[in-house]
Amino acid sequence: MEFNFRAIEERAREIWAKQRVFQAKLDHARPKYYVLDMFPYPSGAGLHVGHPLGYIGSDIIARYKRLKGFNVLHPMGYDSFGLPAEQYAIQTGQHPAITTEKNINTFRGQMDKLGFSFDWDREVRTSDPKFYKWTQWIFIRLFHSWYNVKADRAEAIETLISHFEKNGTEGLTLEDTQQPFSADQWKNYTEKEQSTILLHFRLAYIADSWVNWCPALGTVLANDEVKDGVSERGGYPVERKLMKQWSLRITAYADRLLKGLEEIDWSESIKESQRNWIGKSEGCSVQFKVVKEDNTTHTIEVFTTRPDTIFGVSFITLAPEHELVAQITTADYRNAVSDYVTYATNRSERDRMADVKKITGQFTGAYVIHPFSGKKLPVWIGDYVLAGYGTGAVMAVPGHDARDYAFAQFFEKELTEQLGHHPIVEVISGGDLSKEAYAAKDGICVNSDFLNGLPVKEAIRRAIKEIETKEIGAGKINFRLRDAIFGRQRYWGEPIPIYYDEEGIPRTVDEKDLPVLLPEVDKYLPTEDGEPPLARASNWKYKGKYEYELTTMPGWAGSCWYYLRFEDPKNEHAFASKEAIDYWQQIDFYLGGDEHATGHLLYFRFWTKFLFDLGLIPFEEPAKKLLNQGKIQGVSQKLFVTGISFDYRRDQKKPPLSIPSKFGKFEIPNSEDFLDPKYVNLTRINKILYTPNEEIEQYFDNVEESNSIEQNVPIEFVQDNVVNLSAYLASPIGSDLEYSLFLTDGGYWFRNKFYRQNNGSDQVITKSVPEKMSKSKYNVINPDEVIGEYGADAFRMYEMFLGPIEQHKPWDTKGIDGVYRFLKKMWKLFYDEEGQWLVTNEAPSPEERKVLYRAIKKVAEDVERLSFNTSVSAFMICVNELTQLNCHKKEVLESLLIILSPYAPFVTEYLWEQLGHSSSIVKAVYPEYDASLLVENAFEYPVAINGKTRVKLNFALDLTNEQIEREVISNEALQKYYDGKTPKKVIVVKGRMINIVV
RNA sequence: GCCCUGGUGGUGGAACUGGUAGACACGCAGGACUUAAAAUCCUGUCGCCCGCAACGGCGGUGCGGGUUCGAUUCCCGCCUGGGGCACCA
Repeated sequence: MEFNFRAIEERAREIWAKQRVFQAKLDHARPKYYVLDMFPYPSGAGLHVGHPLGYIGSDIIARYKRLKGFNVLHPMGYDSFGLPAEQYAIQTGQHPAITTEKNINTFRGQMDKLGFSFDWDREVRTSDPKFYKWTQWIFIRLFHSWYNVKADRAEAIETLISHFEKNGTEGLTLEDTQQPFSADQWKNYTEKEQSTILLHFRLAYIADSWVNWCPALGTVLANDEVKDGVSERGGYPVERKLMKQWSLRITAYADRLLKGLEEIDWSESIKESQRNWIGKSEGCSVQFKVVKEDNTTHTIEVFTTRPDTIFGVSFITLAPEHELVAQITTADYRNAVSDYVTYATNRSERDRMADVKKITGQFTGAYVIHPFSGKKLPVWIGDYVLAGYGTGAVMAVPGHDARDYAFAQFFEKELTEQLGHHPIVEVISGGDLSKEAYAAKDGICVNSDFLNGLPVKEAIRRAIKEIETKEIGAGKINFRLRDAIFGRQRYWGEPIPIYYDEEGIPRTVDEKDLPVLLPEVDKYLPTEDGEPPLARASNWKYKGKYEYELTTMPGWAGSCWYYLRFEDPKNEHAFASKEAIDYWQQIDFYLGGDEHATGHLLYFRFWTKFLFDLGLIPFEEPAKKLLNQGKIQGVSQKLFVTGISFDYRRDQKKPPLSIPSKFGKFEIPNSEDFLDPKYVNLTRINKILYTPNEEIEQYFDNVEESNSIEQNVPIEFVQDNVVNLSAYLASPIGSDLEYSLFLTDGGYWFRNKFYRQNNGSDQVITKSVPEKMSKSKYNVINPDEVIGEYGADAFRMYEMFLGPIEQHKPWDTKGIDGVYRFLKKMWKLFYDEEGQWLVTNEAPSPEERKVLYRAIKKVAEDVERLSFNTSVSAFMICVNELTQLNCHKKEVLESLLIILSPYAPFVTEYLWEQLGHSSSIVKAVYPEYDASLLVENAFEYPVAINGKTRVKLNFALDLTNEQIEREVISNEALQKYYDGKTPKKVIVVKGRMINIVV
């Protein structure tokens, strides 16, 4: 038979289905191994070639571990709640559940083609009520829990209530915003008051949070949906607004999330990102008293990591949202301050951040007293200070903090006037303050009273001590991690299992009433008065009378715990049985993209720790080992577009555009004589697109008001960077460009006709740019086509062969022929050209064994260190050598099939059956090898003189270094390199190389 | 601005702990087979120089230094591509 991958794949699939080889069952006799991929969001575009990269990697691991005797759990599911389905529903009115179902079917079909060894009996979908029942159940547990700081774990809220009843807040760690009370006070509070207090402790709670509110869309927007203060879609104004939002108290776990990183085998870069995100900083709080003419007293509390620079403080900056702003602003500044606050609060955080160079601020008219020097310091507001971090106030030390430095320089004049001296003061020696702030934590204190002469570290300790003695602050640890907002004004998500009683107290739905099903609505939009879509549900009341919470959970809710559900996916009495959890435990190997570094990967660690605290699972970290696979990028084909023609239509007085180029002068049409009026009506030109040509580009960049942007041409209309213009213009996407000009070196195209200008080319050339593969960039490559042409085995091997799995790389099919040829070559070890079976039962020669053993060893080592690309090379070398040796021996080929089967499961399964096995190759055992056969007894040493390799000499490996040294020194061939001198030293590294120093 | 990554032939990449730089492929060139094409097989392929040839010389892993008998690998300082971000006091 000839190599026919279609028939092969079909047969292999039959075997797998019949023998149910991928089904995972509890088996205490075998060690377990849990391999998991981050499950996909089933988008409408289907799988592209970038998706499978990680899935192939995890599949190789799963199949390899099975061969090594592990009981492997390798499930797959869908993160099926999410925004795109909802957007689509809003546009078309179709229920998101329907589109989601459709998309899942597409995904499933594509994944099956690739031969993944998933146990599909365990599939989960986060949008399935049977699944989200338990997401809601865990939410309820979060609501009924608080974080006991002393015990350093979450506990049932009842333990807190009984503490309140006995001791009030005595002995508890309170946040700044919480007022202490006694046991008696607690007992006298109304139920409503008690419930409000408890919300300050619950791990799921409702509180005011700053959000980007878009009144026109009636919804809250994410940072990246806001551009320049308006919504990205529609361009409606967006304002910062305090809104009641459900949140999760992840900050309670900040320290444990940080410490837990030490015990997990994740890449350093991911751990580093999480550390930065959690952002533990040690410092202290300091209070500054506000001076005011009237008798009001206000204190501004700041948090600083650099109390050693306290004598360098020259002003205080408050966040625009800071609650004291209104109270301390003096009459003279009231208008200016309120204008500034309006301006600043309406910029999104993303805008504030993107725009670091733009310095803005406003003086409040108020002053504070420096607690040590007694000097008056002005109080400013500035949007470089964020309300949500620390206390929302900074003691500005321009000499030793870069942002304060920039601010002080910008407002130098006013600050100098207010202070009576220049705002930049040196208090740590070591830098040059005329150029930049000296922010290093290194140096000696100067101009600092009692800190003078102390090095930074000691000064920090001393300053905190003094601050505590004066009772104006205390040493404090701060985290930048913020609580996670958990409510969304959306439809397509898990309903939050909360209702409000007659008094408006939030209560959890009884567990027996779970799941709270997502109700039907007439439209998926917010209501006219800005309520979330769930408000549209008619007669949707708990127990027929109570109002439900109307927001839904965010897209990432289900992913916080889904890995546990895979262990026991059909359980109706618990999220998973104790037996299943005790056996499968946490994930041994987790694969996914590094874009989840600080979102999903942090939240799912948080939920795991919480479930551990409740005693529901016996481990604290969800995934022992993590691999971030890189993304396969698409290659976009870009033309540049300028809107200049629009200016021309409005302003005919501009001079003709002409670009000097190496092809002569290049004229851009703006007059009737350039454009043949018979064909071209100037006012109909809608776009000018041009080839990436430095001269043209530069020209447009220099033209005022012109904006040069990139336009992606769908890859199917481009070959070797040349656009097939007529096909492009005839397509639906290109039809918009009918009245566009396409500039080339030699002239321009208009309505598919070329008008020559110069001697250059008439080809429209694109620039190839690798970027994210996405439907909207017209650069998507669907795996189906590639699989259709080369088969799934070749596809799998090629994706692995492309390079290290964790690296990002552009997709390019150029090399796929290599692995395809390899598969055919391997096939030829089994069948000759005429399709005759070649395999014999002869015993292999030592040489043939050696070739095989080398491959067995190399491939196993490579899988263990996740170097899949190099094991593909090892297979190629092995097959090349066996071909050379003309080896068709069953013993060798059988082992070869086993080690190759994780990579190319179809063809190996097929040939395995042909070898006479009735049980699937998946059930085979990874072959052993005889290490003694691989031991060489001699080695050809490269001999270097002064580090430069000159000759190669063969020595037995059992010679001592001294023996080799003697041989080398007396060697004739080397004499000419000594240049008359005698060798000083000979370095012999056994089995590696020899170096002679002359 | 900050954080994380990467930079090796025409291309993807290899070199795992400081020890022969360029494995394995793609592409290209030449050849064999064929009426021809496809497929397959063989040879060559980092650059420059000398030469009949060499198992000859020189240079070479983004750039400049350093450590070392020896550096793609370690250290310092730059340049540059990609990705991310919540200006984190």
